[in-house]
Order: sequence, then C-alpha cells, then structure tokens
Amino acid sequence: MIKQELEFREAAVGEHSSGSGTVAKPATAVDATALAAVPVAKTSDSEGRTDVEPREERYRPADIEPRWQERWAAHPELYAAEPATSNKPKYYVLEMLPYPSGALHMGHVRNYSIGDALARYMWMQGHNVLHPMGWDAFGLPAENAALKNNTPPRDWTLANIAAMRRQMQRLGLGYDWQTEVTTCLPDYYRWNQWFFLRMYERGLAYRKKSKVNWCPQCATVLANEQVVNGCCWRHEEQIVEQRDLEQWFLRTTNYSQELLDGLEKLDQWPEKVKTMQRNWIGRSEGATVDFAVEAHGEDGIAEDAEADGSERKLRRDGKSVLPARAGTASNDKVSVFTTRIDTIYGATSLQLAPEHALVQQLVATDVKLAQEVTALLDQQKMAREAGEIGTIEKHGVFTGRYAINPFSGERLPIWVANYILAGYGAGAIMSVPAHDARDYEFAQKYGLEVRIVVLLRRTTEPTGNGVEESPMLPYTGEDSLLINSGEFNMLGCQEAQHKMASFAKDNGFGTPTVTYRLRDWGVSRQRYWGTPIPIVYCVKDGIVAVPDEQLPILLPQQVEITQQGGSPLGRIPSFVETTCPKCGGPARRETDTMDTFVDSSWYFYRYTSAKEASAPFDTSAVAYWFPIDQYIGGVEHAILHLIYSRFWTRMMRDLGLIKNDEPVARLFTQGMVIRGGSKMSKSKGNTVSPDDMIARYGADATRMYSLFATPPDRDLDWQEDGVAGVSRFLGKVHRLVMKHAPRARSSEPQPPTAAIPREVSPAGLKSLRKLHQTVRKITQDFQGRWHFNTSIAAIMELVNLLMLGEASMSSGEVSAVELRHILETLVLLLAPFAPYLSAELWEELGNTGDVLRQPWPAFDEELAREEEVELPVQINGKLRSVVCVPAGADEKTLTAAAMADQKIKAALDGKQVVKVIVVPGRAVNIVAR
RNA sequence: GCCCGGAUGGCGAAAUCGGCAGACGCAGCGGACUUAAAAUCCGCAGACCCGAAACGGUCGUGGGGGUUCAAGUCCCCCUCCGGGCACCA
Repeated sequence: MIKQELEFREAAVGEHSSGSGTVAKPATAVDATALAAVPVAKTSDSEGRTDVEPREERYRPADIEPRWQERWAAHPELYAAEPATSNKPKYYVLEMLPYPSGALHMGHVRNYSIGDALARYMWMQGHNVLHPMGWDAFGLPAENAALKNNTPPRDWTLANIAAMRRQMQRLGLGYDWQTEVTTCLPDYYRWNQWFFLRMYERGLAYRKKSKVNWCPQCATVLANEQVVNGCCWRHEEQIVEQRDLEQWFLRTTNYSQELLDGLEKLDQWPEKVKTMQRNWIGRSEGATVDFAVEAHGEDGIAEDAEADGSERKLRRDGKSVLPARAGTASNDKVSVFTTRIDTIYGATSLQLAPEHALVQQLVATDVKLAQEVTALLDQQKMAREAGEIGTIEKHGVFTGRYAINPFSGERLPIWVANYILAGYGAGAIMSVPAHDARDYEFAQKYGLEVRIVVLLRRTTEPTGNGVEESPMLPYTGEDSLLINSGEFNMLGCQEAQHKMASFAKDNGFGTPTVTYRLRDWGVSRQRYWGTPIPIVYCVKDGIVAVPDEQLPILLPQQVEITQQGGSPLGRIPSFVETTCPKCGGPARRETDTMDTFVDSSWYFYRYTSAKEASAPFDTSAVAYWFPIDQYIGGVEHAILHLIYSRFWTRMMRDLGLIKNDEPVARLFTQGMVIRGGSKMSKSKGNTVSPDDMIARYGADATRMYSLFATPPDRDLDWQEDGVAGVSRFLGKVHRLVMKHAPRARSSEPQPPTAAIPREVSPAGLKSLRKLHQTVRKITQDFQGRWHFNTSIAAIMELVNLLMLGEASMSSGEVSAVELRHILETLVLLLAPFAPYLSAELWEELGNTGDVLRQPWPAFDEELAREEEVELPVQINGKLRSVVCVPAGADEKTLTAAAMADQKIKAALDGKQVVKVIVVPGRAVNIVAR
C-alpha cells in the first residue's frame, strides 16, 4: 500500500512539473480501467491510526482532497477534450482568463466554480467538452513588481502562473491543461505580430499622430475604452491627460456597423451587455449640411467683424443680428452634422468647436478673438481632465462672421463654443434653441433668438382662474408637425427629415450621414512587458513591416525597468538597432508594445490547437469548436475585451481563417463578490483568501458556497458562516453514504439505463420520489436559469429527508438495490458542485471509473409524481384551509373535497356561495357573500 | 438627464405560469447525547392581537393607486440603492 502510494506520488510530480510551454501528450479517450487501477491511498489521521472503520470516519476534506488532486494530476486526459472526430456533441465552455497577479481572489473562485459545474454537467450529459484555462500574462503589474522587487517581469509572471495553477488544481477545477495558453510566451505573442502584419498589409493597422489618452501613472497611452470618467481604468483617481503622439491604430471603425448589427443576432447575450456595446458604438443617423460663409465685408454689416469687441457685443443682441437677407457667399463653408435637419429653419446660429479649421483661420488675423478662443479651449481641456466635459458651463464667442442657411437663405452668426467637440460629427453644429436643450441653454445665456419651427406640445396647467397653456421649451420631440419652415410646413418631423435630406442632396449642399462614437483602437503602449510591434523605421524606406520569416520579434529579457518616461525597449540598443528588411541599411525598431487587450482578443481560438506551430491555430479545430457555447466572466469587460474580441473575430474571418462572425454564442456575466457592502478589494481590506477557506472548509465547501449563497448573476455577499454551513452539509452526505455504503455495495451494480428500480418497497417510496423530483429539479436548473442556489437547496432537502428515513435503510426495509440507487444518484447529483467528495463516495459505493464519466441520472416522471397533494382552499381570496386530495383530481372532486372540509363548512356558515373557482393542482377559491 | 438591474424575516435567499409568502441555509432559541464542552441529532422560529391552548384572528414582499375570485408576481405613479451612458449635435 505505502509503496504504491509512493509510486503514485512520483508519477504525479513528474506530470506536474511539465511547465506551460512543454508539449504534453495528445488527448486520448479516458481509459476507465487504467484510472481505476490507480490506488487512492489513504493517509493516516492525526492520531496515527491507519484508517479505522470507514463508517465511523468524519468528513475531513483535508484528507480526501489532496489524494484526488494527485490522481487527477496523474491523469490529465480525464479533463481533456476529444479530437474533432469525436461522435459526441461538442461543448466549449470558457471562463475569462485571469491576469496572473499571483493569487486567486474570490471573484475568480466564483467564476470558475460556475464554469466547472457546467463543464462537469456537460461531461456527464455525454458531450465532448473543451474546458481550457490560460494566462493573460502581459501587462503593467509585472513591470511594477520588477521595480519593487528587482525581479525580471518574466520570472515574476511565470512564478505567479505556477502559483495560481496550483491554486486552481487545489480547487479541483477540471481544466484541460494540455491546451494551456500563456500570452507572454513567444509561441503565443508571435501570432499577435503575425496578425498585426496582416492588418498592416490591408490598411487595418496604421500609424498616425493624434491626441491620445495618457495615464501618467501607467506612463503609457490608453485606448478610449480604457478611460473611465476621464480617469485611468487601472488608476481610478488618475486623471487621463491628452497628448499629441504618433501611435499605431487598428481600424475597428471599419466594422462599426457590423459590430452593431451583429448584436441583434446575439440572442443569448445579456441585454445589458448589448446595450452597453450599442451605446459605445454610438451610431447616429442624420445629415451633413453645408453652410456657405458670407463673403467678408458684405452688406455693411459683416465688416463689423473687424470692429472691436464692444461693437460686436451690440450685435450679440439676438434678433438684431439677423437681417432678412444675406449677402453673397464666399468660397468658405461650414459643414455641420445634425440628426434634426427638420429643424433647420429654426437655426439661429452656427456653433463651431474651438479647434475648427475656420476658427483657426479667423484667429490668425484677430488677436482678440484668438484670446477668447484660447480661453474656450482651456475650459474644455480643464473640464475634460476633471472628467466634467459632460457638464461644462457653456461659453461662447461671436466670430463676427455669418453663414447662409441654404434652406432659408437667412444669415446666421457664426459662434465658437466650448461645448462643441472637434472630434465628433463635423466639429460644428447648427444651433436650434427651440428644439434642443443645449442650444436653448446657450441661447438663453447669450440672448440669441429662439424660433419655434415644430408645433409645440402643450401642457395645460389649471391656474386660479381657469386653464393656462404653458409652452414647453425646448421641445425636442419628433412626433409633431413643422411650422415656419417654408415649403416643408405641416410635414411630420420624421417625414421632413427624409425630404429635407433629399432636398439638400439634390441641391448639392448636404448629404445623409451616419456617425459613430466608436473610434479606432490605439494599440501602442510605451511599455516593456508586451508584444513588440513588428515594424522597423528605415531612414531610406520609412515604415517597413518585418517579414513573417523574422517572427517572432523576441522581447529582450535583459531590460532595466525604470520609472523614467519613454518605452523601455528604446533604451536597449541591441533591440532597437537593426537593419532594414528592404534595403539592408541601418534601421530602428518600433519600441512600443501592443495593448494587452490584443492578447485576449483571440486567445480562445488558440486553445483549440495550442501546440500549433505553423499558424495561430488549426483552422479545422476552430471550425469544429466555434463559436464558444458558453462564455462566463465579469460584466466589467462588456465594452473592452468583448468588443475587441468581436472585432478581431471579424478581422480573422476577412483574412479567410475562420468562418464564424461571432466568437461567443452565449455569454453569462456573473455578479461581483462583495463583503460588508463593497466589492472585495485589497485597497478596502475586505478580501477573503481562497487558500484560507480551502484550508478551513475544503475546496468542495468553498466552491459550493459560492454557488449556494445567491444566484450566479447577482452580487454575492461573502459570509464565512455560510461556508461552514455548506461544509456541515457535505459532512452529512459523507456520513450518510459511508454508513450505508456497505449494504448498498452488497447489491449488484446496475447498468445506468436500468438503474431505476422496478419494484419499489413501501419504505423506499418516499425517498425515491423525492430523489427523482430532485433529479428533475437540478436537470431543469442546468438547462434553464442556472439558479444553482436552489439546486443545492434541493439536494439539501433530499438529504434531510433521507436522514429521517435512515432507520428503514439500516433495517433492510429499503432494499439494497434501492439503497444503492438512492446513494449513487445522490452522489451523481453532487458531482458538478463537489467534485472531490463525489469522486470519493462514488468509489466508496463500490464503483470504478471516475464519477465524471457516469451518465447524468435520468428521472422517472412516474416515480417523481406525488400521489396526494395539499390544496389550499380560499374563501374570497383568503386562505381558510388546506385539504389533501389525490394528484390530478378533476374540478368536481376538488370542489367536493373543499366543501366537505370542516373549517370551510364553519367559515361558510350563514353565507351564500356565489361561485367556486378551481385551479387544478393550485387552489380552490370560494366566492361567498 | 437617459438606459438597464434591484428592494421580500435579524442575515443570504425561495416562490420558472397571477394560486399556501418566507423553501434551503446562516445567526438565534429549546431539547437529546455528554461529568462537561465540542461535534452530532431532534425541534421552534415574519410581526402583532386574543387567549389556558390553537390546526383562532389581523397585518405583512420599498410607498401610493389600479386590474382580478386571487397580486411579491400584471398595469400606472413615486421613493431609495446598484450599474452603464452622458453637452455625441
């Protein structure tokens, strides 16, 4: 026994030490007999006894769980997917890969407990399951740790991965470690580079100088998606600065419309996530309209543009600046984007962003205006950096110039305003105070005319002497008719929008336009620990792509991480200095690295063929496994990772690599783990260590509590007493099964299909009925709402009932066949939630082969059906009695039973029955007067 | 401001269809076992009223109205909490 145990341990250690980069054996079907042949050695307990009578033994997870870990580690094929040739239906279940911070937190435990329960259920349902795990291993924390501890980022990261892999194995999570993906290793990130080159060839990756988000703490650029309320997504207090930098971008906007349309087909995604993505893409349908700028000095009025500020001030008095006729047009024009072209006759000014080209042109010759515009720009900048760009106090300044409304021919004063964003639409708007809340506010402040061109909805307010109509301004509804709009009068707003857009187009001063909020993805990062961008800058040839055969561009391992700015790679001459692939002359490498969201945009494709050396993945394996059947993770990635992944999938499809449009068929976003009212976090000091929980209560109880406490989509308030409760429950199961296992074993094992006993003893009937009801309930939970809290509650009810009937189990009134059926089914029901205990008890019941390879128990509707049900009887809707009636009784019988009840008779005394409502199986309600 | 969630005992929650509100668990209380404790097992447990008792009554699912024989569940209005978006023209 001891010798065997030692051999077993050695085997386990040998398998264990295979690092993530090592090529493991290919997956084979599980050999159940080989598995069974591996002895599970029992360690002696603390008092030195060597395994006394099992039935006396208490539930000690610390004794059970390590033995099974070793066995599972020695048999990685148990959790391995079968190849695409499998005749089982495929099921790809995936949890979001973690950043290897060094330790799992409870959020991870919860996420993985959900995924693992599902994977195990699907295995037992006879599916070919792919359930992989990997590491999002590039990123800034490794550099910070390097600074702090003087450890190379690679060493730190790989050590963390090893530690976390150990924790996952300790939790008993059933991952296929043979497909493990580690994004910081060259065999992975070389394909980031490869994809980058493919995108560069197609113009999907490009370099441009622009205003970018800069986080001083990260010392790098951030994508728009990584800025939350003007602050860094990693550093919530850190205001993001705007810097002008030359950066690499991926053309996500090429797919704006497709990313939006695709959401319609994702009917198994949470509505919330789809809404967030819709908002982020921010499609807006409208029109661009060109306003000619009135020629300079025309009509004796516009020459005032050259006049001093006091002159102009006079002109700011609303109507007085709007003469009936405009002068002649110059060659300049201002284009505006509007979603309400139907209100164009109500436009009383144009508002331009301070950065607008025309404004820049005007300030060149107008010192006073230049100062005012600079002030507006400063306000914008300050507001943006304070995260208050959304609530900036509106300021504006009249430029002294006028534009001509192409519909009405009217002159409109051109203003510059701080609330107009240069980066959206045309960077200029037509201001319609009567029908836009912002324009209204601005017009009120500066006394601009408010002209109503849409029939107002009126609210009627009763006043002291009758009814008074109060106009609602601004009126922004689109459900009314146009007025004061020339030939478009009396059209509905929506109809007018189409007609007026066509009119503008036909006359050459406008065009229907769709704008998006989505921006191209800035992927350059001025950091070391990421994928080098495979580009070289040559004095002669300029930007040159690194040829495929030179990939991977390896990240140098010897690097000094400092806090000084700039890309660390730029300080390594051996990396920077290279030769141009085109001319062979001296050239410099790109020293920025890629955003780590590149890594996670396609990692789940790599799992299908993680050892593929000649391509990012085996396309036939991807064709088999995709789309992912179930993806599980936190909602915080709704518009980061999940939108990038959808983009990347489409990009790969257009490269001809894959056929699917979407990576994920079904998405589940689990709730946060909170404690004491706020999210568990180190900074708040309210974390609970999974290791502590496992040490105290075992992995089974820790996992099961995370499923039992609340449904998986809600926030979970971690209460340690609850874990103790689940642990007590597992102890009950353990004791119950151990106690009765010897007699259960005395019956022959039944083949699964014939497992339901034909003959049911009177003593066993109650237990069997509850058993089959429980199977039904849990099966429904897995297929439906995933309310595992009620699944586990149902198992608890079952166990409570079985314990009440223990005497009949011991006495033999319940037959050995029945007993075996009951206990085995109980263990099978527990298998998705408590893998260790169920594996242990499965063997204890005299079975070989892993519990995971057993078919999920079937339920017998006949057996599950109650013979008698308790039926509430109400009088006038109030509960008055409960009667016991045969299940499935008809209305007549139910009415008779209700009327015959003593309490009902008494309550009806002296009353007249008006009618009786019978809902079979639900209730009887007697309406009486 | 707009869009999503949510609000049920001391606590986490349950009640897939409108049909016994509070399953299951935690904490609590009582009992059994024990010299004792722990562990375990059995039982009690929404609030209030009446009473010796209770398989007696009333109230009760954030608040107010409504629909219905019947509402935690459906409809209208409101409050609070959480999340997302936000001068995006």
